[in-house]
Amino acid sequence: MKKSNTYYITENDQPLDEYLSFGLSVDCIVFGYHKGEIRVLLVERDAAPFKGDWALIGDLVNPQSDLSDSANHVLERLTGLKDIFLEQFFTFGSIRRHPVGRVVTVGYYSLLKSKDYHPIASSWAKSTKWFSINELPELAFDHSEILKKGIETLKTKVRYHPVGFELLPSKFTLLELQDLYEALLGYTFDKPNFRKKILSMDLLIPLNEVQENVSHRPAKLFKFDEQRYTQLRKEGFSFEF
Amino acid sequence: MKKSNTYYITENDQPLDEYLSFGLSVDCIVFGYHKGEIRVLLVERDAAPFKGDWALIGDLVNPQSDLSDSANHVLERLTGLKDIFLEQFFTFGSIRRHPVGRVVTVGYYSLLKSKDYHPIASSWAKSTKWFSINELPELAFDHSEILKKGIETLKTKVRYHPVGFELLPSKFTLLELQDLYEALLGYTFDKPNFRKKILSMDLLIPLNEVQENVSHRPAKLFKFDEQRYTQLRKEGFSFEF
DNA sequence: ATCGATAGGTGCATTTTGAGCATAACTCAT
DNA sequence: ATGAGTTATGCTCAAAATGCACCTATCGAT
Repeated sequence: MKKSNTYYITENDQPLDEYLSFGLSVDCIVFGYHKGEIRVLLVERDAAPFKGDWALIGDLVNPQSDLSDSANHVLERLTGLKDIFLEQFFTFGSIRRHPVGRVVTVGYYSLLKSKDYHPIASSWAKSTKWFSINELPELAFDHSEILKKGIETLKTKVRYHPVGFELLPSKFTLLELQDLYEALLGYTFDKPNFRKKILSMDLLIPLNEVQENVSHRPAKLFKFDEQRYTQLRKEGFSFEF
Repeated sequence: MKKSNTYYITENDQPLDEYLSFGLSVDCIVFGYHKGEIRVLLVERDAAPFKGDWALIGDLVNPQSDLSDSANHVLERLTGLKDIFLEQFFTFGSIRRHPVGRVVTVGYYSLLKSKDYHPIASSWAKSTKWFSINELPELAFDHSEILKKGIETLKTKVRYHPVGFELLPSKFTLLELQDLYEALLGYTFDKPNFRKKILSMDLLIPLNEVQENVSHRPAKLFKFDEQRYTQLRKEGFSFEF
């Protein structure tokens, strides 16, 4: 990457290199839901600093990697979880938030059905564990603050954005979708009406596939119609629950 | 700031300093509203790169400054505007988004009544100008993309946060409010029903004042009840349009 | 005093939405 | 074939939002 010291530094006469001295990291909040409870996947640190403490799934970003790719790479490296949809929610940039230098961190979150995923600790992660968001330990760095902001964001955002769809497995049943929304919003829906409302939004593509290996009538599978959603948004449609 | 090379670099054996080589910048989108039109304040660059092009109000962050403070500093340095509330909305981190090196930028936006503020270009800004969001020039760097995302964010947010009131003068008529919402949301409302809905929210304080110097029946003036809004939010009220 | 223009408001018919309940259809295990 | 367990769908009734017609108020201009 070209570095030109002729670039206009506006505030004072410091050389450009003084300005290119930030560290960048990503921190992923992996939300899981299971039996009506929202949980968070944390990792136990096996390296200094904060060795032995619980932390979010995060690490420094390699200067050769795209920011948006890094979150997925870090998640896979530490837990083995692949192809998880991650959404950026906030960037934390206090001066002294990281002991090693000036490190700015970008927060991401994802949401998944925890029983379908089996994280395996690797790299500097000694172990992983799901914690109920009501019984959280003290976290390394400023991760408690980051997590708090992430939880807030998720709970407000879920009412107005179809995060629920985007974060489910690509093929899902309507009841799975309903369970997710009930877990997130904290109240239940009438099944026929939930179905009616969701389908009338015209955001789901019915697949010619059904559940397999279930000991009852298999449910039809659907997928989220991303294109249709962006289309409808342009026309002024607003998702609401 | 302490820099320790004993810090655990997880991916490979590169020294820590290789990871502390990012630049960080902020870019501010200043939205204004005037006569039924939503506008954005842009600055003309008087320095390389992109000299002569229009750009968002942004600059590199000094490694000794807090991220959240920097946005305000930059806004004041380039335009003279002080004490503007800025809200962070997204962080852009593509590898090649900045010609000078790996610079990650954090996007902020603010809302203000454009006729009440008088920006004055300084530092590397040659001039400032309000642009209608429907007639935007091509911008420097990836600022067009940033602005697009910011406009999207504003348009989404306006549905469930009373941000609109910040764009209006502190005393406004109901029709001015309606015009603003129509501009932001892109469709029209029925006048009687708009009034009914907004007044039933109980968020406006009617003033004992009316419009002046109009050649027709003067409209009553209202102001937004900030206290009442924070009160209602605590009770679980959610603003919706 | 009257008119044009725009603000402020009432009332009602119509449409849309949501809650609750009932029931049909389908699949597997026995 | 039957019944348990689910999925899938239909219906009613009430409440809320919408669309529209129409009436009145207050200003400046003539």
